[in-house]
Amino acid sequence: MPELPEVEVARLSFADVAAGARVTDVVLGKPLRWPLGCEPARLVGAHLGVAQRRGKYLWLPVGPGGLLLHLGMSGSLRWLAPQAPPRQAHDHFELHTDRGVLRLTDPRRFGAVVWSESREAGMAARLLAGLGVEPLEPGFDGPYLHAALQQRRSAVKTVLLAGDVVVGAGNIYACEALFAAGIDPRTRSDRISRPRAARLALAIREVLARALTLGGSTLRDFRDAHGMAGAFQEQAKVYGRAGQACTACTSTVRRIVQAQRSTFFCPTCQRR
DNA sequence: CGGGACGCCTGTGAGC
DNA sequence: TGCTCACAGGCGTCCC
Repeated sequence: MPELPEVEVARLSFADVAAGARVTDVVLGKPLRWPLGCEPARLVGAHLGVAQRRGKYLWLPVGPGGLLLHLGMSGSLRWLAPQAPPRQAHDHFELHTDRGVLRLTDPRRFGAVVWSESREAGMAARLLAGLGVEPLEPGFDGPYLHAALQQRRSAVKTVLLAGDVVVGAGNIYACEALFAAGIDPRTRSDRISRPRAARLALAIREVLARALTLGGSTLRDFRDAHGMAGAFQEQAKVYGRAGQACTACTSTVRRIVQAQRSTFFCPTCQRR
């Protein structure tokens, strides 16, 4: 589910209230993608820092180390009052504090919560290594994207999804950004010209930024930490619209499969 | 080494 | 109504 906007929306909705809180208990449900990596009791008594985001990961400082969180395909985070409603079937991680409860709900359990000594060491460092640049930060621009795309030969959509050039754009926003830039998702990465790369970089930034202001996309179950749904999905131009009319021309939006993932695009508005 | 397929797990909606 | 199948917002790992 969650791509960069959803993860950032989640972060913003609990980071301030959680910072400084003292951990009183840790409650685990079914196993997530990886084991926690430490005794839950080790976290009790530690104070939380300000949650940070890197790509689709969140780093939550806890005492001397921290937790690296990922929402996978179906995860969502809620910040609940100290007297939280009882844990339900899909609630697999809870950090109880003196100020409230951070709860991860994740039906598919592709998500993760992993203890690490620091962001720069252990499991966190391993998982964060190799991530591409942050699309909403200054280092991401046309020249950077063009140079990076020149190094790759697979389809541009696949390169965007891989996350080692630029992080944060998952299936929805990769499709939407390519539509906004007028680029056929099957175009070989190294055949994207300089101006088109510049347009694509801008499109990625704009699509992600707009999704952020709309609170992300809620396709099925995404909610922010206060339980609010996002609204971006109502603005999607191609994602999930196969067989429907393009919003910009008379063509029909197509669905194809690239690297085991659905790709949606307009065969007229998007060119190789 | 780049690139693609696999598998992790559960839920939902479509079609029969 | 109930079953089966396709598909779902991600990504580390394995194999070619």
